[in-house]
Amino acid sequence: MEGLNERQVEAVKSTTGPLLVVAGPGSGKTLTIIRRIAHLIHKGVSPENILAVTFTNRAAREMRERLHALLGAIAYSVFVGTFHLLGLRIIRENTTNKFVIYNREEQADLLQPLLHVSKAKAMEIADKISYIKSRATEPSQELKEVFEKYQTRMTSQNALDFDDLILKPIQLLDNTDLLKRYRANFRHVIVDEYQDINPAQYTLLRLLVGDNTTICAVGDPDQAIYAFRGADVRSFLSFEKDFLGTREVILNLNYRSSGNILGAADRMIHRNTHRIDKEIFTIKASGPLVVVASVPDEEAEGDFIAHEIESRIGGLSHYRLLNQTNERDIVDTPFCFSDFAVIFRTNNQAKAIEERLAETGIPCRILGKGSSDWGPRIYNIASFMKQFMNRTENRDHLFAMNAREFLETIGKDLQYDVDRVNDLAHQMQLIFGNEWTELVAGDMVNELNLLTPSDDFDSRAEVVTLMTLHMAKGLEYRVIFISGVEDGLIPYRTGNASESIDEERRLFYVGMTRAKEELYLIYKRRGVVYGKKTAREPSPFLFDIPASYIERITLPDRPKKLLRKQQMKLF
DNA sequence: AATCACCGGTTTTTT
DNA sequence: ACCGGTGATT
Repeated sequence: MEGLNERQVEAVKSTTGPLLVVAGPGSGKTLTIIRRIAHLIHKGVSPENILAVTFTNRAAREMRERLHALLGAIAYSVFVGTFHLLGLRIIRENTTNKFVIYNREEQADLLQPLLHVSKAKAMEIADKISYIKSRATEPSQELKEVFEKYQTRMTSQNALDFDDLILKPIQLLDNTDLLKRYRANFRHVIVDEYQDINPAQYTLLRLLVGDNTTICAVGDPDQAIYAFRGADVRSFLSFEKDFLGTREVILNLNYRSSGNILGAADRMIHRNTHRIDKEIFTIKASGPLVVVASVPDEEAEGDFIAHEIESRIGGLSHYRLLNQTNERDIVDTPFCFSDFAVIFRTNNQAKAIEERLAETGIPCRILGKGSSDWGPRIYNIASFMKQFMNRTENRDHLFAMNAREFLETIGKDLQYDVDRVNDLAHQMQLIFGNEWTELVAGDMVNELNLLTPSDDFDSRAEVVTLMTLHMAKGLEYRVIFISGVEDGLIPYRTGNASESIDEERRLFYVGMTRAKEELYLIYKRRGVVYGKKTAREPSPFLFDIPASYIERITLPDRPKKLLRKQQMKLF
């Protein structure tokens, strides 16, 4: 129990009944899960009897790596994977039929000729179908016909979509013997990011958890930001009713953010209704105030960010230089570009910022849509595979390889890092069992749709990262700039009904709590919306942060030359 | 096969 | 304002 705080120890040791761990941002959530698994194994639990599920490949991989670092090879016997990987394994173990897995694009390709609509429209409908399936509900009257056509088509093509990887196992487990087998196997179940579970996944989980299963759910309802794609935070909130005899542990000690940042975020999120009320504390010193900056327009915003980054690069912490304080917790290491991230609500905000940074000579990259296969390295195995397959002379050769040879080829050809190839091998093992090396590569190619996360990126790259608030979840940076903290953007408003202020507030909370040392909240007084220049108001969420946490900076309207001067005056 | 004018849409996105 | 897709023209 070394290096764990009291609450974490409690979460690690409570292995008898159901356990709900409410884990605030930066509270050592993953550490706690890893140590819980290690604890179970030390107590004599066989690693095969442990199931740890996450929602993203990124999270699963991090967990596998850390578990391996702690336990060595035995870690590979624990099932650590996404819900979809688990579903795939259950399907694999219980059906002999061949099938392919369609991604969103392939779903849209199937829908398009069926409906005679544009690709974009088909994608939209694919999203809707996915939403219906993930909520495990019936399609509405208007969608019913389309939905049924789609299902028929998928069946005839022996295709499963991502949601089927959850729904199909639910059907399969409607079999007492089979259910017994799985329950006997997965005796200890841990679910990470439980606030993001959707009803279909919840149903699968309920099936797997029997009377003798210990279930441990870890998450933070304040970071539930995926309702729009079917996640339902109510599963988290009703956990204690769902699993009788639940013990609840709150991890509220934050190891990430300095005091002012955490205080500001905490007070802000307290305005939400229907919360599990928890106070959070940081072990760090109060640090610099949160900077709330009012800037005239888009260009000024980019320039401001560029300037703030520039002034820290190659020097000591700006805060220390200016204030000559000696707070122990303010890390006394020079900044590098990868210490900074700029985050925003919508992707279209990225371009303007990127331009201004590039102009100042600050290297940056935009994370998200399509960025995974940028650059000299190919990050996406699926796209690599497709290219490889298209070189016809390789095709037969590749199909005939066994799995091990196949992965080795990718090692070489992709200059993939060894860790990644090993991890991929491990995932194969999770799906196919220990005989996976005997498999022929041709059989694995669709599984690969599942194993290729778009969130796969090199975090060590020496650049400033630009991304959406959604993408930022689970990451941390020394300095965070949140751009466009404006009404209409944060919270985002479309005018149609489905929007939730609470969810938008949580999104802002996620953004704020990414910062370790410094946080900038920037709003423009004038912005461009659908090509029209309009006056903008600061986000109403800013008014929920007590003034004592904030330092306000106002950059005047042009001329731009005043910018820097004015800024200096303010310090 | 490539080019271009037009049109519609314009939030977030993992698997 | 601008992007991406579409369908017509070269």
